[in-house]
Amino acid sequence: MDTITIKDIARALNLSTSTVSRALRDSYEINPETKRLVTEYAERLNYRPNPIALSLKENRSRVIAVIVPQIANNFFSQVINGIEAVAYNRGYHVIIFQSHESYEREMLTVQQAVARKADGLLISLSSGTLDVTYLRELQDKKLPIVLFDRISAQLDSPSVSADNFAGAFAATEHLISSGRRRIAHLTMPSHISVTQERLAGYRAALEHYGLAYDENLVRYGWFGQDEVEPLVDELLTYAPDAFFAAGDRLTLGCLGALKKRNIAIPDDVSLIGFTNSTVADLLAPPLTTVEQPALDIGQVAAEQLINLIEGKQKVPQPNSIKIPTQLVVRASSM
Amino acid sequence: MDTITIKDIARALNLSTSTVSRALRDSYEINPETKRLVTEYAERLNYRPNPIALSLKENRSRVIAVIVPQIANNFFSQVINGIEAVAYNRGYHVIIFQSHESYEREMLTVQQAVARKADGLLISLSSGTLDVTYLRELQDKKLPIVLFDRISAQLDSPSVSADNFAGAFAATEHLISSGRRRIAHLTMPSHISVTQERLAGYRAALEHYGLAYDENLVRYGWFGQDEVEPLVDELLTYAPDAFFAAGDRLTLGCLGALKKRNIAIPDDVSLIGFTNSTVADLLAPPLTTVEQPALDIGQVAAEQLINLIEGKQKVPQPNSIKIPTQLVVRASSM
DNA sequence: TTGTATGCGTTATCAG
DNA sequence: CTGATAACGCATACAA
Repeated sequence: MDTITIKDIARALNLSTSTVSRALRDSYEINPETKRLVTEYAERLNYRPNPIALSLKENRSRVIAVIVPQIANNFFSQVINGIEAVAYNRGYHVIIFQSHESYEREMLTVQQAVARKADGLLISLSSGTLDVTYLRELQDKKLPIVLFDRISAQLDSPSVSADNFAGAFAATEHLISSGRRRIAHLTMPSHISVTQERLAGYRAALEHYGLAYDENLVRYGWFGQDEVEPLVDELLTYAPDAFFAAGDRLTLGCLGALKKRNIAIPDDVSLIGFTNSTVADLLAPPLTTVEQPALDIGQVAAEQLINLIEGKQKVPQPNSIKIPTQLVVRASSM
Repeated sequence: MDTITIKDIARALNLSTSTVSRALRDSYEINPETKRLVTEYAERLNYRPNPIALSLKENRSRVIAVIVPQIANNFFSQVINGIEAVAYNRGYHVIIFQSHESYEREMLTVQQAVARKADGLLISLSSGTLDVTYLRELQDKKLPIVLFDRISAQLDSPSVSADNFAGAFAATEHLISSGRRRIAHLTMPSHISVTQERLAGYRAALEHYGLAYDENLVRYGWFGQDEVEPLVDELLTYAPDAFFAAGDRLTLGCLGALKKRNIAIPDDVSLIGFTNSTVADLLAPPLTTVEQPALDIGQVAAEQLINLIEGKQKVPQPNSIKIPTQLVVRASSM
């Protein structure tokens, strides 16, 4: 892997490396003729500056690191697409890492990103992350960080997420207005921001319509594979007339569990889920869903981060941005 | 972003940078006491060698670049998980890029990866890539490259993919043995290796069972969103009694189109699909699928690449590795 | 307008 | 056993 360097060009053209550098860099005082010579030669040899050397010198890389709990997930992969779209045409490269829902791997990964001089971090916290002091420390060292989706109040950084409260409120309201009274809530680990916001929306809707909040109707799942079925069974003992699942996998898992038990939807119970699954239309029965604005979240988060990096945060920015969700009611699903 | 360097340690301990480097590097002649001093201090300050500087010096990075057409895809995201698992415990970091099915972006991305001194490339070709000479050139410069899934005979490199021929043969055979005779084949762009292999398996099965191959029953889709429905309509004019969809999105798209048209499965037509969707069990009607061994493909590909990188290819390796697929027949789907 | 020298963080080589 | 120096590729302050 021999690469052509500025030095090769200098030698070939009987110039100094600095002159070549200047010619390429379009720097101020340079003989137009020399410049032409150099650029042409560089072009011909397909010269590319070595980003590693540049990073070492300038202590930056024009790279944004994205850390997500997992890639094999409709929501996160769409967020990444949003991030890439923005980063790409603002001149940044995006490097993607997975934390695999582990605090340790998240930290290691972030360290890697920092060591490789990523200009900024875009993070959705792993479910194993209870403590973000390691991020705060990086922040104190002036590393730009923007949280998205799974955010944390412990960290004073810009954050971008769906309006989970409103989405959950709307979903719950929709169930109530179709006559449901005992609405089970199947959600994620309780310490995750998303969980709390959706639970709050659920509770607010219940309260608003004068329904009692019943702890027995709430279950917290993890991110394991077959975690959902037992939870559904537990919930069923409390005779719910509806399920509200606060996550993509939970929604599909719940649907599967109900099917397996021959519980008819929507005749026996209603089901509504937070999801980003493009297959919702193909499911049977059709599911009413709260669609997460994945692409927007990615785009907005990337913009926030790049503004931070480029020091454009003089225009005061809202610290916490909520992107609206959308309730999609599919025929005969209620 | 001030990072602690070897120089800082040297200064604090009144040593030279070389001594510190040796102490940390566990290099040969070094006073045990000095070494202890240095390592302890380094530990305390949480010193991390700067990988950028190392890359510049050593002209390598312990980084593997993975280029996939898209991340938002069950198959590819699972492959990535397989790659990560192997790379991780062989001491490599994985950086993920998307080509977005574009030849230009694929080239740019590869250039980036090379410029950043990735030690090797793991590529699944974009659908826009008809010409791989740019990869061959890199290969000639001794850059280790392994292709996976979407491979190319134009490139003499190790490749890892599913046994698409066998999988397609089995699927077709299964349809035939359940009495189907007019099997439509919905597949991907014709120049993609996967397409050709699956088509060959389909044809071989037809031939083996004495059925004629009918061009009218074959349609090539692209990767656009709503490309499938018109193709299904075209196929329907030829009165097929079964559909064999050679891809994840095609399978779901085909299912959706048939549902929309109130064509009953399996009463009117059978449907069988190549897919990696974990939702297949939730679909209605249940789908028979050819499951792609995504995780295995990733693991094997990563192993191949790392062996190449580390020069262990002295043990002659099979140049083209095929991982078996699995036909999963779900109840009442045929 | 161009060339020389220096430094980014690290390690290898050579000298002490 | 340890220190000084050079080199990786590039940009820039300074000298010419």
